[in-house]
Amino acid sequence: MTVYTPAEAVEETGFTLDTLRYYEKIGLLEPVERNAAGQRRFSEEDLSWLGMIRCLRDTGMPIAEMLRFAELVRAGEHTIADRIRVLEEHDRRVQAQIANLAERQRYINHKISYYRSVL
Amino acid sequence: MTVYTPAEAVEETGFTLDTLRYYEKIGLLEPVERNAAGQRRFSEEDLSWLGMIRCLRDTGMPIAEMLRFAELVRAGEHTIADRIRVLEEHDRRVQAQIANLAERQRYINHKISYYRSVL
DNA sequence: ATCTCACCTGGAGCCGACTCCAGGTCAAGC
DNA sequence: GCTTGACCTGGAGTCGGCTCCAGGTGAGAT
Repeated sequence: MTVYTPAEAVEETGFTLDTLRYYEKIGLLEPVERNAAGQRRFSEEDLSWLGMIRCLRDTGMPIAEMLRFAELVRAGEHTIADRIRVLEEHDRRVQAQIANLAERQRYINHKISYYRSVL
Repeated sequence: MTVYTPAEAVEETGFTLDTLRYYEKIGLLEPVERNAAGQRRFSEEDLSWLGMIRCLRDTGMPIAEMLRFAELVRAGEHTIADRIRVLEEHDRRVQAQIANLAERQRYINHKISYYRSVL
C-alpha cells in the first residue's frame, strides 16, 4: 500500500500540483486520502487513474467527457460495456487525428520541397 | 483574377467569417481587398495562404508562431531559408505528435481489451 | 419603393483548461 | 526552539482562440 506525497505524484504523473488539485476539485479525481495534517497522499490507484487521464487528455478528450467516463468508472462494473463504447469512439477519433496529421504533414513537406526548389 | 466574396471564402476555407476577420485583424492575413462598398473580396492568393494557415493550425501551430511565419513570407524571397527552417521544425513536431498519439492509442486499445476480458 | 440579406465595425464576452495568489498550517532538519 | 519548505484553501486571474453583439450600410429581388 504505497502512498505518494504530492511532490511524488507530480513526478510520476507529469501533471503540476495545481493541476492535480484542480482535477480533484472538479471531480475528475476522487477525493484523495489525507494524512493527519490534511496533506494529500496519493494511492497507486490514484496514479493509475491519472495515467488514464493523461492518455485521454493527450489524445484530446475534453474534460467534460473525461468526467463522464469517470462517472462510469465510479458507477461500477455494470458500466463496462459503456466504457468500452466511450473508448472505442475515442479511439476512432484518435485514428482520425492521426490520419489528418499525416495528411497535413504531406502538405508541409510539399511546401518545404517547393521552397527548396526556389532557393 | 477571380475574387471571392466572404461567403465564398468561408465555403472554400472552412473558417468562419468571424475567424477570417479575426485573422485579418491580428495580421495573420494581409489586409484583404475591398469593393466599393467596403466589403471584402478575397483573392486566390488569400485563399491559398489560408490553406497554409489551416494546415499549420490543424497541426497545432500557435497563432503567435504563424504570425512569425507570416512576417517571413511578407519580408520576401530572402527569407526562404528561414521559412524552410520553421517548417522543418514544425514537421518534426507533427511527427512527434503522430508518434505520441499512436502510443497513447495503444494504451487505449489495451484498456479496451482489458474491459472486454472482464465483461 | 421597400425589404431582405450579406456585409461592415469596434468592442465585449466566452470557453476550456489551467495557473497564480494570499494567507495559513505543519514537519523536519539544524 | 526556529526556520525552511512542502503543503493547504478559496477564489481570482490568465491565456489562446475565437464568437457574439449592436448598430449601421449598400445592393439586388419583388
